[in-house]
Amino acid sequence: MATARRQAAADKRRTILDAAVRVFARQGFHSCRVSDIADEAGVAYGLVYHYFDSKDEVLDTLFLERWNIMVDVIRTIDGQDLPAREKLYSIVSFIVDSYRHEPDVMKVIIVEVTRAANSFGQTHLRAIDEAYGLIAGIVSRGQREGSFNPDVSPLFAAFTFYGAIEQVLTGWIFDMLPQGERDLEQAKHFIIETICGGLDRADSSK
Amino acid sequence: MATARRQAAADKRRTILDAAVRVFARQGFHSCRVSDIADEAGVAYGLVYHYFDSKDEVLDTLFLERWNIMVDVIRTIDGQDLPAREKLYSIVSFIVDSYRHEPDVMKVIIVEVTRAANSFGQTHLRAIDEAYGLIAGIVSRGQREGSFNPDVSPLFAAFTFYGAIEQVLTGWIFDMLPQGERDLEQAKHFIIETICGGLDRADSSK
DNA sequence: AATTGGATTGACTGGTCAGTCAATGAATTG
DNA sequence: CAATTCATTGACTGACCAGTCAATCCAATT
Repeated sequence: MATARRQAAADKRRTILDAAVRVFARQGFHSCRVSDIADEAGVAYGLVYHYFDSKDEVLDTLFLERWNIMVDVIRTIDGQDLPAREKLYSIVSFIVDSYRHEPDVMKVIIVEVTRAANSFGQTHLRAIDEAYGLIAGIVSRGQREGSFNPDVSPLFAAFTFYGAIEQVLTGWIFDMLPQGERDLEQAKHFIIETICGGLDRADSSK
Repeated sequence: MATARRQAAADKRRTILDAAVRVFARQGFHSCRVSDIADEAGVAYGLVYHYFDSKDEVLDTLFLERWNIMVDVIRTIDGQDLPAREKLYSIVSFIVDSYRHEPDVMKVIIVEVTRAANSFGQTHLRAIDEAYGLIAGIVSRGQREGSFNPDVSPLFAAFTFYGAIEQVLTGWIFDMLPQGERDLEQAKHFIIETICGGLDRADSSK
């Protein structure tokens, strides 16, 4: 079999995807040309169309690749025998670490897909909804176990929780929030402390 | 003076802006043509350019018009003598009601500007940041008064809070969350209960 | 009723870019 | 060492659309 060639081909595809991440992160999906991706990848224009049917498909691929990883992680966390609060912490932690290690990928996913629910989000609404469903499930189970407030709708809580995370990432992406090593680590706790512990600290509590 | 004419002119400008809201909400800013706006407004193509320098300026105008109102409202709420938690409730309430009364406007602002921090958001980062600053101030004061947990960074809390709101609106905009009258009203409480009260309801608390 | 100046019209232009395609290159096979 | 297959190239095209502009309209003014 043409193993060596197959390998080389797979590498090129990867090269193009990686270049696309950088270009999308730098210029945004809409205001970059396909030729920018090709140039960044050091590859001829036409080759992008050899591996992908369209510019959109490049972004779709990048998104799904990543989103599926995240959904799997959430599923795994959900399967563990942990208090609901710790499950949520693990999720925040995973997402923040993803940003730490690959900020460009996260930027593209959030800015160009997740938050662009108009264009691409629409296509991926089902995938996005899946993640919300899983988180809602965690909240719901936390309520049944008695560790979470049963008066809050689990689905709304899931939106609140994920929205909080996404907004903090957005704050980092656009340099509105400090993002030193320490800030990233603390942010995990701030988010969980806010969502789970709550901001209130009036007399009655601990 | 040419009062009647001035008035007519102002009306036309308004007509165009209102039409633009509908078109942007329906098709999205990027995938609509200027002619779509003109058609929707029942006006000739060129007239759009009589009142606005560019397609971008139409969106900028819509955004600023609305965002400034919101910032003013937040400022007013902040000026009142209320517990921090109630200030936050008033803010959620105002935003949810804005969505209730003018969903298209909110959709455009959130989807096309606020969450599109790449393109338009960039232009309006300062305006957006202002709102975060005000909310952070409310949290900060709540901490100094002892009603809020002092261990959470006010700015991060502001992002968490606003992110939660925006995500819930996004959920409504894309039909991922139920949006009956009752749901809108409850959502205000869910958000505040989550952010201020916290999800935790383990033994120790009330 | 002539004049003025802003409102209004819509055909047209110029630039941009996604996607096509025919040609070329290079590894594999028989 | 053909023949085959698929990777790779980049010039080209066709569609699209923001923004321009010369012409027309019309209320107000003189």
